Amino acid sequence: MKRPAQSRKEATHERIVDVASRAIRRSGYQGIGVADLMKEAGLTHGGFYAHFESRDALLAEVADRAGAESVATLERIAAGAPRGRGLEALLRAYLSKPHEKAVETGCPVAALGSEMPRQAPEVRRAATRRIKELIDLVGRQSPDWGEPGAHERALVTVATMLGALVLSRAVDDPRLSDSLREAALKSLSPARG
Amino acid sequence: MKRPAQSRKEATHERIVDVASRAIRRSGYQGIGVADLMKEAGLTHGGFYAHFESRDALLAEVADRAGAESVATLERIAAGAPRGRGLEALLRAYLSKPHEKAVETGCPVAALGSEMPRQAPEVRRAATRRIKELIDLVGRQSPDWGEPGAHERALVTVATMLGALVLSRAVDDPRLSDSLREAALKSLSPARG
DNA sequence: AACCGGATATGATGCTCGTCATATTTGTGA
DNA sequence: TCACAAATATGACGAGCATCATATCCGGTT
Repeated sequence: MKRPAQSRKEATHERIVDVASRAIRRSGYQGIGVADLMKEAGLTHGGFYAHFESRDALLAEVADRAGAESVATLERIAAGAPRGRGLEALLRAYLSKPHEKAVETGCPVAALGSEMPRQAPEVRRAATRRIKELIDLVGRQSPDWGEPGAHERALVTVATMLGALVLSRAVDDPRLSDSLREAALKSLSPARG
Repeated sequence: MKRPAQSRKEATHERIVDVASRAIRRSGYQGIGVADLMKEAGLTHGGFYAHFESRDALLAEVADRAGAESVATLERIAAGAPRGRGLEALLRAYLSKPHEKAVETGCPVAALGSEMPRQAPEVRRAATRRIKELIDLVGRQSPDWGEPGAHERALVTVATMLGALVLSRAVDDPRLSDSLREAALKSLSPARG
């Protein structure tokens, strides 16, 4: 049997990606090195290249993994809400103070968005795919999904969510952070677009 | 006279900050080193600490300078528009394709926003001040500025502008980039909020 | 119980980083 | 024209970086 060997290596591989997906949201794409990443995974730096072709290859996996997890979390939140209130629940979670604080487990676009244009093509490709999934998820929460204008509205909703979260984390004035999140939440909530 | 000496050093100081404010928007806060920065300014790396106490001190000056210039540019654009159409002109510029492409001379919050939470307190302080000026500038373009709700609307407008620009730069699909900018522009334009 | 091969560790390479002490150049007033 | 002081350059420090060649370990098969 080859399985046990493969699954052991696979498990370590997963663990590295998992640890990295948090560490990189916390410290930025360039903010943590291979050695520290491996140490956080309980390994030493040398074995890294048995798992990844390069550092960029890891970053691409991280972008994909973090994006997928973020979309899945929001999907679960929307699906768990009463009928017709999926968007409201999603927004309430995305624009919450806990999400503002939880950079390393939260939306990777908010944590890394302005670093994306500088990343390797493989990283941007993975991130773009997940961003499209997010736009789709938001769009599907509206009853008129598919009708003209609904896609545009989803784009704007995602832009506002993201912008408010990025700003609320950027500024060093907690009062302003709260105002930004709350204003965006109120403005986007389905009472009136 | 001490003036000529002082003004020579001051001029070099300014040149370093100026070069850095572009280079850092292009490469990120951690994406360029002191030596390369000095080389771009036509100097060698050693003299850096005659001008700045530390690298972070430069970053704080950069955040302040870039933010001030960006606000001033938008202010000029709004002031140059026909009466009552300042916001429209401002948005059209901010959400234009040229601005999407011009990372290193454009809005520093869009270029560096998600890196802000990790910066030194002095950097965040400078950035926050400029962000507040931007919110104020946007708010002042509305006739009901000062009335209840106007400030909240300005917050949401800035969040949407920023989010749309960050996203349009992040994704590697030019079609999606265009859609994001155009959808945000349409949604924010004063025909209907 | 001994061994084999996949998984991880050790250690080293050449490079770049921020910082600083010291030398050299440069512009300016006498 | 000379000399002084301010401005900039040289060169070095220790640390950290990505990457890789080699050595060691350990689980599973015979």
